[in-house]
This record gives sequence, C-alpha cells and structure tokens, in this order.
Amino acid sequence: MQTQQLDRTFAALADPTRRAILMRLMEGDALLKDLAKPFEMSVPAVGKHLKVLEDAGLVSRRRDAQRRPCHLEAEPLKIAVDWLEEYRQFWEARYHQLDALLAEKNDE
Amino acid sequence: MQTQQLDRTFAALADPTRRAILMRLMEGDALLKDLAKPFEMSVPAVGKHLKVLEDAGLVSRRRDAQRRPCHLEAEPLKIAVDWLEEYRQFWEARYHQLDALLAEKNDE
DNA sequence: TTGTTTATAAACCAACTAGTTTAGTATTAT
DNA sequence: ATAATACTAAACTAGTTGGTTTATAAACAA
Repeated sequence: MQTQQLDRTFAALADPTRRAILMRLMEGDALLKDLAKPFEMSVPAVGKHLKVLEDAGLVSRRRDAQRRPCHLEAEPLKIAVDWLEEYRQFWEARYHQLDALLAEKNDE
Repeated sequence: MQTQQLDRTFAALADPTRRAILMRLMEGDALLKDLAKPFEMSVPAVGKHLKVLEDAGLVSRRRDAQRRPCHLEAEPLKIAVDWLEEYRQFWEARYHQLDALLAEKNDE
C-alpha cells in the first residue's frame, strides 16, 4: 500500500527546514554544504533532514568525487496531491452549496 | 506567516489513523466514540488524534448534550494543496521536457 | 437519586525527533 | 605525503509523539 509512502511524505513536509530545502532544490541540484548555509544549524543537522527527505523519496543523490549532489524528485509529491485532491471535491461541494444558498437569498 | 499552519497540517496528515478519521468525516459529522470504533485502540487515544486535528484546524467540534460532534474543516487542506501546487509546475515542466526529448528522438 | 453515556484529565511509558559535538572516512588538490 | 573539502557516524540530550490505564466530569434517563 502507499499509506506508508504518504506517512513519510507528509511527515517530511511537516518541517519548515525541509520545505525550504525542497524549495531550494527546485532551482537546481545542490550540495549539502550549500543547502546548510542559510540555516542556523550544523551541517550534520541538515544532513539528517536530507536523510528524511531521501527516505521519503523526495530527494535523490548521486556521486561526484567527494561530493553528493542532491536532486529533487517529484513523484511522492504527486501522490500527496492526489490524496488531497479527493478532499477538493468535498470543499468545492461545500462552496457550491454556499453559493446556491446565497443566490437563493438574493432571489428573495 | 502560515508556515506554522503548514507544519501542523502536514504533521496531522502524516498519520494513517488521522487520515482515516478525516475520510470518515467527509461522510458527515461524527462522535468520538463512533470514530474510535474501527480502530484497535482506546477511546482516549483516538481523542488525542482528534486533538491534533483540531489544533491543525482540520476538525471543529460543537456541543450537543454530553456529546461533542466532530466536523471536517476544509480550509487548512486548501492551504496545503496551494503549497504543493507550486511544485506541480516543477514536475510538469520536467515531464514536458521529457516529452520534447522523446519527440526529438522519434524524429531522428 | 442512581446509573448510563460520552468525553476528558492525569500519570505514566517506550519510541522517535531534532538538535548538538566530536571524530572519522573518502576523495581531491598541492 | 599532507592538507583541505565534503560528507557521515556515533554518542548524547531534551523534548515530542502515540499509546496505555485509571479516574473524573458532565449531561441525560430511569
């Protein structure tokens, strides 16, 4: 099942540092040391966040000499959006109901 | 900022019990005791999950005698989707690039 | 008024999270 | 050979999470 995938994806997204890292990676691949720069925390700490993102499949890394560049992977985000889309129907239905109510009221 | 809102929303969604509760609430309002039934865990445990959902603004509760019916609130889910939608552009761009590459290859 | 239903509070526990520092490993550059 | 760069591992800590059980409160029903 993909429920564990959802667990890991949403948990990974539940932290502002990790969301900022993803933002940064949208601009292009990056090294840990550069990803760590904007944050007031140690390099190993950012390395741990990176591991959470890797475990969720949101980031992949390749080898380049002593470097390990990070690359954004979109697939798990798609799965998360798909899950949330189910709810869009719910709230859109609610707003349509509300629209209908207001229209009715205007007709009075 | 809404970054704390996103923190709480994604954290709330990162648990299968809580996602199941939200699913259930899409069908209509429900009491804690009924929400707890499908799970192999105590009522207070489900009550705690409910509190996480409440704190994230995903669930509201009203009073009805000794009962406290739960109601699904869609707004925070919209904020979460909005955040994720930024990424849709990213991955859609990637797939368009891929499409272009494949088309090019077919033309050879 | 006594009991039943529904929910919450409190105390506890094991496991996990997010950070630290210190030390170590690879790989490259001089 | 040595030193610098980029990363990882290990050990530790404080705080949080997700569950338990037991007890209590609040509202209603007999």
